[in-house]
Amino acid sequence: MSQNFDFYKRAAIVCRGIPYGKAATYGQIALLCGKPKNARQVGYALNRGLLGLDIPAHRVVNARGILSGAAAFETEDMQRLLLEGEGVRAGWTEKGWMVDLKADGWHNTMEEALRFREIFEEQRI
DNA sequence: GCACTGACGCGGG
DNA sequence: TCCCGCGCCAGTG
Repeated sequence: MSQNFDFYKRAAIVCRGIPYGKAATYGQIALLCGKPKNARQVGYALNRGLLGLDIPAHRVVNARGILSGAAAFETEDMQRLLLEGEGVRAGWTEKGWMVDLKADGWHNTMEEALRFREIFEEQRI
């Protein structure tokens, strides 16, 4: 628990860095945190609200762009409505609501990744 | 310590 | 391209 505490602090910082109108994936966030295999922990953290309430959790989807659904949102389509409110187009599929990561995904630059590394270093987390 | 769980991801078919 | 199976790992009981 105490060992991954830094991971969650990092995840909170990364999530707050997701640009308005863009969607990020769990794996992408885990990668930026320095633990590429911890995608599930990102989902766990968001589900339990461990990253704080000022986190744009609606901007986080899975690797295929599928929205997580109900889980931690008031209503089923809350996540979709929030995304559409930011201009992110979502379409219905058999698996659920999906966004086009090619068009609205958060495509990290190397500079962004390094910037997060610096922040973690500065804050010793 | 053991078994099971889950807002997940990837590689093979 | 779509599915399915397997791997992953912190939490939980």
